[in-house]
Amino acid sequence: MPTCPTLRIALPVPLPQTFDYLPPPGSPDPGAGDTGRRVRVPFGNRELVGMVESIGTADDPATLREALQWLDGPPLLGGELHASLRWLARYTHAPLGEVIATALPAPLRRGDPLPDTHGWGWELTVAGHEGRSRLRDGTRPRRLAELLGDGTLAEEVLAARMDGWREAGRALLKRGFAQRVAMAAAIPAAHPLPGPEPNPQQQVAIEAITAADGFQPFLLDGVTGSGKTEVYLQAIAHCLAQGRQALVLVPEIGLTPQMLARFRARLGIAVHALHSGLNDNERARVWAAASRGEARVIVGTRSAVFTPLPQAGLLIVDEEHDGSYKQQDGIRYHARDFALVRGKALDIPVVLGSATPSLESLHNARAGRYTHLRLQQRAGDARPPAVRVFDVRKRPLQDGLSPEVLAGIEQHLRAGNQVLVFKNRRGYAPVLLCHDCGWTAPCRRCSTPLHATPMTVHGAGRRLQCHHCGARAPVPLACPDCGSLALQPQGIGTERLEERLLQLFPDFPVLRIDRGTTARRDALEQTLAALGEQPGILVGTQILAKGHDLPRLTLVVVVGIDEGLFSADFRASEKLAQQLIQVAGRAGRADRPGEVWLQTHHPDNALLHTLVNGGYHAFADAELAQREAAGFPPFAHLALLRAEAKQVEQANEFLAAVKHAMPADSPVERYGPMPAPMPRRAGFQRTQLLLSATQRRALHGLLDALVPQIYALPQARRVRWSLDVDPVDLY
DNA sequence: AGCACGCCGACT
DNA sequence: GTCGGCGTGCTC
Repeated sequence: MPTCPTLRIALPVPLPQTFDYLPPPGSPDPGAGDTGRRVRVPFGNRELVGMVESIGTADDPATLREALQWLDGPPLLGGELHASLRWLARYTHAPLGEVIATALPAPLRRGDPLPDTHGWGWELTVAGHEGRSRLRDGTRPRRLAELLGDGTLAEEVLAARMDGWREAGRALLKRGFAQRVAMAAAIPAAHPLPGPEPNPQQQVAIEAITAADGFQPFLLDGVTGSGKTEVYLQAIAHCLAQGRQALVLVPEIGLTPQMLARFRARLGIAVHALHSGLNDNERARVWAAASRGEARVIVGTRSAVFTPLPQAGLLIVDEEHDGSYKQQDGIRYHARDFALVRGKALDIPVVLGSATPSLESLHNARAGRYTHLRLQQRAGDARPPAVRVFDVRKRPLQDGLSPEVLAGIEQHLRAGNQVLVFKNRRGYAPVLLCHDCGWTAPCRRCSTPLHATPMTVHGAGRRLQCHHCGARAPVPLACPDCGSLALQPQGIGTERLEERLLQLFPDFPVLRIDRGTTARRDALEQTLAALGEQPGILVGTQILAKGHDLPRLTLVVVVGIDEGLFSADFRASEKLAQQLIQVAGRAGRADRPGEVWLQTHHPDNALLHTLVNGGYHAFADAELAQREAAGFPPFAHLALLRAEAKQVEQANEFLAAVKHAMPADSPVERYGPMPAPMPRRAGFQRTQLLLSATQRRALHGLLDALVPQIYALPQARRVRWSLDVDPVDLY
């Protein structure tokens, strides 16, 4: 029986399999060395770029099509990254071809060659060597020609040695005296600046990280201002001294020009940035430079976790608790978690840093899976701000602000200081709240004595629904606890905050800073610079939590914390606590103590009390206990199957069919189908099915069997569906 | 996802 | 008589 070798290829299509092709005509028989090479292949009646996964054999080659052409010489995806991406596809239960497509910069995805990363230099031509003495003395072309007399110089070097070299170069080029030539990228001589002397806790952390031999996860848990960045810098410097590459992940708002400048100055070498401001070609160049080992330090946001690191030495995830590390569409990966997987595969240390670590990471640290490093000393003399809790039950609120708080704002403004009104934006699924006593409707099925699962308002305000189990109930006419009629859905109308503050304080500037205005980073810088040190009000979200120095800020007012305490999203209180700690870190200085005021209908709430009096770690202990009691992550493992269709029935039928396909005796719990917290979007009806298991293996075992069946379901073609393993939001 | 094929409404 | 609606099926 004749067999012939085939290419097993992952293609960027939403199908859960690889595709077999015959090698391109005229190419030698494929071998194991061809995995990771891109090929162009015919697919249906179009052409796609695919990635060779392995070499197979076919008994009946006549049924296969031929690949069109090889796109790479040596494999584009080498060992570790390729293997880690296969792991990611298995873990997210997403098609490998789509995972690879999201990992590659767009030009490489399209089939472009790996871009050149060489630098450019200038040298004299033969005519130039002969003719340079004839150039007029003292002119720039003459000076440039003299500089080049000894040999080729990189453009970076020229820029450092001579003003106006580019114009002079153009003049020499015109006369045929000089030419521009490709040369190895100039690696500027390392002149690292010495850093400040680390304090004892920083020293312990630095020593622990630099002593790591192979894979070791660290949780660098340091209060605001404790100098985590200094620890990163010293660890990176050590990594560079070993001749290895370092990758640093930061949240989008953390990647500021100032931060890059600090890294460059301290490390004394090029620091390659990967962020949303780069175009596709720039991204591809950084990717290529990293894959050739030329880029030694790469700092980037979420997708930078896919950077190839042939000489990896260190991975750092700054602000590891930040929600922006989880991709919320397409391939729903978590960059922090994937960084750990890569660190393990690369056998290098991984540092997760935060002032407010995620409960997952704290849990792992406490279980001994991560080495827990604590930094508790603040730089200088900065004192933590004083925190006050304001009971706003039955108080007349003006767009959410109580008279006492408004008076406080005025007082701080008149004293010449700045005030930040912090609006927690989470939780748009409104929870019903009694303004007189603070009651919220709990789900009878899901609530435990320790943990109340709130129901959310649906059906144009007439119905309540639980987003954990799907239970429904009518909206009560009056509060069951106090009989009041002041029942209102929360979290609505806060948009008018800015308007109201402008009205109430016409003599002071009111600046609103949110996602829209921060998309352009310089706009934020300019806004803050324009305000300067004059008294005024900033209205904003967590954007202001980090990086910006606001010396005149003495009061932070937090509105809407009840949305965090009683949200249908089980992570809301964790996020709230993190935001409060981060934003509180903004208020006050050594010479000008800050205050943080919290408005709430629940002044006696246990979590709030714990956070205010015991700090973040006490809060985390209490919240972890509640998560354990309620069966939520990190004590349970979740997967959320979402569906959307023009008609709800179609989405529900699909999810019901999926549910039906699950074995009845599975230890995995299922909840739903139920409407998503935001049930309608752009004319589509959205519903979801939640899966939960105490053992990760059980969940993944179920998904391994279930996902292929989902693809085969006829109902699946009538809806848009997606699977989110480890969802951060249950919507 | 794309893209073709295929069978039913308002238009040059 | 056609252009075009999106349901269904397939992609090595």
